[in-house]
Amino acid sequence: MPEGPSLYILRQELDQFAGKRVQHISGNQKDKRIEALENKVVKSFKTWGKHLLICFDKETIKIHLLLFGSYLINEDKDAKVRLNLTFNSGFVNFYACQVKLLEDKPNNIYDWSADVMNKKWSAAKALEKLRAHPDQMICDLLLNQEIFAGVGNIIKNEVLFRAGVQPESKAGDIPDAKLRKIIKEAKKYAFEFLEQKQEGTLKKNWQVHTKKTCKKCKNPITRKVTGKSKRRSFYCMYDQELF
DNA sequence: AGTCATGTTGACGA
DNA sequence: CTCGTCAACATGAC
Repeated sequence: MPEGPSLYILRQELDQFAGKRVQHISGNQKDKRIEALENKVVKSFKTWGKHLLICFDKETIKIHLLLFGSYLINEDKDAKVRLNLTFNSGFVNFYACQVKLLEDKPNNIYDWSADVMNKKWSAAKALEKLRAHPDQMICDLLLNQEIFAGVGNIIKNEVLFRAGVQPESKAGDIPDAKLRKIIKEAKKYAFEFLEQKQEGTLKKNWQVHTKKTCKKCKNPITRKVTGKSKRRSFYCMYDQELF
């Protein structure tokens, strides 16, 4: 489920309930302040990276699907519902996710320019942030949500393949043109991911993630747990340069 | 059937 | 106190 584009789809699906009053709230989440939002109107649904924001007039519920989270709209399944919102016109169930009430307005919490899926995404700011961490590996920086909110492990691997950069390269050693390429591809591939997920062709289109053979040179793909983030990286040792 | 993974937080120890 | 490490969470796909 949970990379930025999947949240983008979730928000699109929920937009049918924007402006609608929540008739009933249930689920096994514990915060009574969330139950107290019953009978209030959802003003809008937003996302920031992998966060889903359910915005009321004053309060905002944040949902993070983490690794195993899921949701169903107008449908039930045999699993514990963490949070259910029921409207006159339908309902949504969230499972195995993190649910929190934000302590402040989203605008005071989130830097929209860090979200690769957001209209306010700023490539220039991303470049500044990368330059501020010259000693860190690019595989870790791509997963840093303050820099690339919404980018997850799949996007990380696909972006580095497209940019031709080995995941363990230190940001400070990567030429400027390559850094710009990585930033450009992060946004570009996130939207390709979105389209392919909607078409049901996402996995089919992976160039390197979980692949055994390089699409370009036919040599074996290297699989290695990399960086502080200790996530698996897939890369081609011939087509991705180590800086 | 068992293994693994699109993620993050918080506890613990050095 | 800060840093690094790692368990915990909990489910579907192969």
